[in-house]
Amino acid sequence: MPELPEVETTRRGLAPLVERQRILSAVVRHRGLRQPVPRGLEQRLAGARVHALSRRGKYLLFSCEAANQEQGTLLVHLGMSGRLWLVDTGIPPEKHDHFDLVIDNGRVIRLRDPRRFGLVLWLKGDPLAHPLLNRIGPEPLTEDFDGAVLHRATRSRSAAIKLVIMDGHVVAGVGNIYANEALFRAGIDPRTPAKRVSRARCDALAREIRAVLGEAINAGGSSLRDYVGSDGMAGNFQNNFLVYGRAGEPCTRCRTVIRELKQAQRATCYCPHCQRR
DNA sequence: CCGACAACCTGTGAGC
DNA sequence: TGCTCACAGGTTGTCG
Repeated sequence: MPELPEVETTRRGLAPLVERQRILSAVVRHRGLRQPVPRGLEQRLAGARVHALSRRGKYLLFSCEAANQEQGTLLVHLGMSGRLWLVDTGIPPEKHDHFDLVIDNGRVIRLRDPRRFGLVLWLKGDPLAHPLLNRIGPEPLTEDFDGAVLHRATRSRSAAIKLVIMDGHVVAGVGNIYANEALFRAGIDPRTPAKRVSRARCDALAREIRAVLGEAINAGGSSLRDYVGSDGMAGNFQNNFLVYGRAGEPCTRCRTVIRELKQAQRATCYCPHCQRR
């Protein structure tokens, strides 16, 4: 479900509801996520106060002070099918509702994740030092990321540029949809060996990655299948996709038929006329 | 260090 | 209608 814009939309929706709130309790119904939900997490969270809700790549970080004054972070990742949203207390959990945070303004933050590729962990101390976070690449929407950074990071990479921009160690949070979209907008063939993408084209690609992610956030994310944001409202950026899911349709720019191929078992959609090596 | 590939898991839709 | 198969927004680990 979620790439960076959907995670950021979730963060923006939940932050005003959870920041400075006390957690009354936490409920774990299924510990079998990408990593097991740690034993004792419920005790850690009961009575904790949430200072802030932030994001690193596609990870959500609830900075907490536990009831015993210990500083820690509730780390949540939504995987492929996860969704985190607010429900009223009393709404019964459904089949794939694996985790609840009961907050003291009378509502519940609920994680639903059918495929269970998501993650719920408790990190002590500095969360950014944790192995899951300390090697993530620059945030694409901050000044840490630009064409120069992308150019430098790709010089040793012979793999296809699409795979390299989807590598979270190169740049954080670019998933399959927005990789396809950014490459189309930058006019780059997704199969181009990354090291052969010129500096000028790295500038264009970095610019388009930032632009498409920003536009998607402004649209409230993309709603595929049943995805809706934390407020229950669907985002609508999926209506703005130019190549993703459009194989067989004419290119919006040149009317050439959009093609689809597989890269690393993931669908790549591109315009053979507008996108060149 | 790099790249290719499998693995984790469930739901859905297409095709027969 | 019901079955089987391919595929879906992500990330990590292993192996060569």
